[in-house]
Amino acid sequence: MLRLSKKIEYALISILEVEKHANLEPVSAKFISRRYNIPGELLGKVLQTLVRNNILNSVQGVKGGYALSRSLGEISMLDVMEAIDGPVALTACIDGDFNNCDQYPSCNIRVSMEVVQNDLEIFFAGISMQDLKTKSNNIFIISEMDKLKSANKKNLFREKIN
Amino acid sequence: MLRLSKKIEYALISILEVEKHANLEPVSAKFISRRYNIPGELLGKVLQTLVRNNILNSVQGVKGGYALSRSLGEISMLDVMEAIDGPVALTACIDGDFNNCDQYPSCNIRVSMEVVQNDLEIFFAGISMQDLKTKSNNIFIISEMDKLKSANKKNLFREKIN
DNA sequence: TTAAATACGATAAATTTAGTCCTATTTATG
DNA sequence: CATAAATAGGACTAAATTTATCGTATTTAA
Repeated sequence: MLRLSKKIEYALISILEVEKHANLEPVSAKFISRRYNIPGELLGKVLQTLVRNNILNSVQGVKGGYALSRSLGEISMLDVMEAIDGPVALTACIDGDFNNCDQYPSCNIRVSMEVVQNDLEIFFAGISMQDLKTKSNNIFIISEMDKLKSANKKNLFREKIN
Repeated sequence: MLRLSKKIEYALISILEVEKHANLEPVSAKFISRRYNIPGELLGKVLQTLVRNNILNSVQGVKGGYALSRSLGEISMLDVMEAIDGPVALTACIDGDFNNCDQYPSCNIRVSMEVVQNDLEIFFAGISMQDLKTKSNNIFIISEMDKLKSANKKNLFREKIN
C-alpha cells in the first residue's frame, strides 16, 4: 500500500548517484546498474524518461552518459514520481477515467479524495532530492509542531484499538 | 502511482455510509453493495476486516449488519489503510523484507525513505473520517502557511520545466 | 571502422489486486 | 423449529499492473 514503484526507486537512487559525479564525466547507465545492482535495460528506460522530463541531461555515444539538468534542490520527489509513473492519482476518477469507476455516480468520498490528493502532492513537492541526500528530518513540510500534534492524535487512536 | 486500492475505497465509502445510519438499525453489506455498486462478496470481506480491526462492530443473523465502533473523528485514514492493506510501506525494506531487495546492500535512499515514510504516516494519521465527511480543507495537518510555501516551491519547479 | 553508449518500441514474465465460489455459522421471524 | 437473511472466512480464479527482457536503431569517441 502506497509503495513506490521500483522504477521510482531506481530514479531516486540514480539522481543521487549522478549528482555525486557532478564535476566529472557523465555517468553511464551501466555504471549505475552495476553499482546498485539494477537491471540494465530497465534502468536505461528510467534514465531516458528522466531526460525527457528535463531532470537529467544525456550525452550519446562512447563516453556518453547522464548528468543533472538542475540542482538537487530544484528537483522534488513529486517531479520524479510524476516523470516516471505519470500524475499521482489517489483514485481513478482523479486520473480522469471516471467511466472506469462503478462507484462514480453515487460516490461519497470523491470530493474529499481530491482534497487529500492535493495535500499529498504538496507533501511530495515539498521534499527535494537535496533533502533526500542530506537525510534531514526538519526541512520536510510538516512542521515539528504539526508532527507532535498528529503523533499525539495517532497515539490516542492506538490506545483505543489495543 | 500511490493509488488507493479499491478495497480501501470500499472501506472509506462504507464507513461514511455506516455512520449515516448511526441511530438506526445496523447496515448490511448487501445494502451498501447495492447503494454504491460494490461487488457484494468482496465488500463483505472488507467489512469483516474492519470489524477485526475494531473500526466497525457487527451483528450476525437476520437483521444483522455493521455499525461504527468509534466516532468518525476517532478513525484516521491511516487506521483504515493499515486495517485493509497492512502497514503502509513506501519500500520493501521498510516492510521488513530487505532480502527481497537487490539494492539493499548499496542503497543510498533507504534512510531518507524511512523519514519520508514516517512523515507520510503522520500525514494520513492526521486525516480523520470526520474530515472526509465534512470535506474540510483546513483541518488537514498541512497548515495553510506550509501549503502556500510548498505551492510556491512547486510552481518554481514547474516554471523551470516548461 | 569499431565499440560503447543512449533511445525506444514490443513483448514476456512475475506479482499484485480484484473478484468469485463455496461452506459454515448466527439469529430473527413466521 | 424450519427457514431465510445475514456475517465469517478459506480457497481459488481472473484481471490488471508492474517488472524485466529482447531487438533494433542511432550517436560518437577513439
